[in-house]
Amino acid sequence: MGNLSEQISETLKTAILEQRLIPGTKLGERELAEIFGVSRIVVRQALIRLGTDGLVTIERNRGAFVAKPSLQEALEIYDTLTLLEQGVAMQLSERLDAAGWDKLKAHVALQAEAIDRGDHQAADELGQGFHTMFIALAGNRLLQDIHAQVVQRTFLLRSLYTSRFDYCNLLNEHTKIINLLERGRVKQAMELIDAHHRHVVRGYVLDTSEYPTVNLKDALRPELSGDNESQYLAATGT
Amino acid sequence: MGNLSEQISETLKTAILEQRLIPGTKLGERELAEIFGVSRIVVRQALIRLGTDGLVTIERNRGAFVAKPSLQEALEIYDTLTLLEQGVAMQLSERLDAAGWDKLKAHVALQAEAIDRGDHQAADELGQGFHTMFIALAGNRLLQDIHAQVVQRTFLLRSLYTSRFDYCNLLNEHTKIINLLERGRVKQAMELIDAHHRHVVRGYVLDTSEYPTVNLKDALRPELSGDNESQYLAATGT
DNA sequence: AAATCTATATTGGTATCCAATCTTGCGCTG
DNA sequence: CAGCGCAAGATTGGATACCAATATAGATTT
Repeated sequence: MGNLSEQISETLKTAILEQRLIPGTKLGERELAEIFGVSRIVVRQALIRLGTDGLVTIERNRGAFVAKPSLQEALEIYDTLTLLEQGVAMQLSERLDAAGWDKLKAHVALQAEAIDRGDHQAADELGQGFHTMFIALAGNRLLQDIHAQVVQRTFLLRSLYTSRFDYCNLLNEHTKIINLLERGRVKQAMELIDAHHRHVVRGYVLDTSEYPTVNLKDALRPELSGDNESQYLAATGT
Repeated sequence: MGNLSEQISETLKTAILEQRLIPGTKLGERELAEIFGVSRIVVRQALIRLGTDGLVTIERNRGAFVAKPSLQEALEIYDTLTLLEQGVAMQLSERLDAAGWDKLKAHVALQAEAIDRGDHQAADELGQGFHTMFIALAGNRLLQDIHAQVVQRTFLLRSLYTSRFDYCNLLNEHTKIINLLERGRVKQAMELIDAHHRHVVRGYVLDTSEYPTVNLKDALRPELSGDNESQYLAATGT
């Protein structure tokens, strides 16, 4: 049985990324401890982990809350994402072999299929996956981890701003980027990457409506039936 | 009295960055708890914080150790640093105003003075500071934080590989980068940034000698006001 | 000398307690 | 009736003591 506090931080992270826990939600130690059937200290350690990841903000003597990036921070997130992917684009245009390009093309093809099937969710995930794969091809683990962290924060924005994507358009841009890079037209590709992210940002419309305070136990139910069921049952028994 | 575990993680971080705690050093919970005069739990929380920062590696049931990056990881660190600074270089060449360029030039001048004085340490710190200021001028807090984290890891490398810098040369390169960017010669500047970091890496010579296991209390003595642990609280918090 | 077994130390975690601080709600005052 | 202040309750931050699991090291055996 591995690191309990890490397991719990992962569980919470998944819940946040899947938007079952929305920004601003209070993450009370005692409440989470009861829900997971562990001691408060393990929960606190998990929250500290999420805090350094930027998914949770911890206020002294007030507790932990799901992070709620400002519009300024949202722009910074996409600006950083652009910078990272532009940099990788430069590297790939010089170094990537045919197999690499094929891998990217195959991924785009998969997403195209999903769109044809009308599978909205799969198309979304594959769209995200494209960027991940793109970075991974650079072969720099540290860079990959950093990129993943920044991507995680974009999920916080999805709850704050209602997204209205045009998947076909985004997919088209992915294809264009590949083609431009493969032919060595780096500058155009980088501009397209920039435009691509701006496109995503424009897809976000500020949602002014107040979010209801979600019930933690309900939000975390999917996780608990999976790997923490004994603790969960014990918690409900009280 | 602020977050005790954060205070301690900062203290440890400083000690690591100043190479009083060298890579591979075991950071025993009980020992640190006694040294700082706190409970084991706060120490563990501090170690978790450093773990997510990459300055400490935690092995299950074995404990925490000052991180010891492999040569591969060392290359990745500098590769990432290059990518970040190249990206910022592109942004600055388009957006930075005269005041910004002046600020950079003034900083380089300061470093030149330090070199003239023969103040090795100040020159070193100012050299690092140049890169930090460079990133800060992009005005992206997230990017700045990410850069800072990567820079921190380079300090681990300094203990592992003996450095043999040529400060004048590095300083010269800083000046050149500024001039190139100000005149809009982005591509040349980016190549110079790449070369600059490779220059630093070449300055590192693998040091095969074994490091002695340092005594934790001795390594942390500068942070503590006296022999007794209880004085840590008096010295730091009010 | 090599391998195995045992003893001890360390980590991961729980339960309980306490101080400090934040929140809430009540009552008092103008 | 509105606004203020203060006390009660809740929550966090931390300490202490204790236990289980695991790793290290030392002792024993072959």
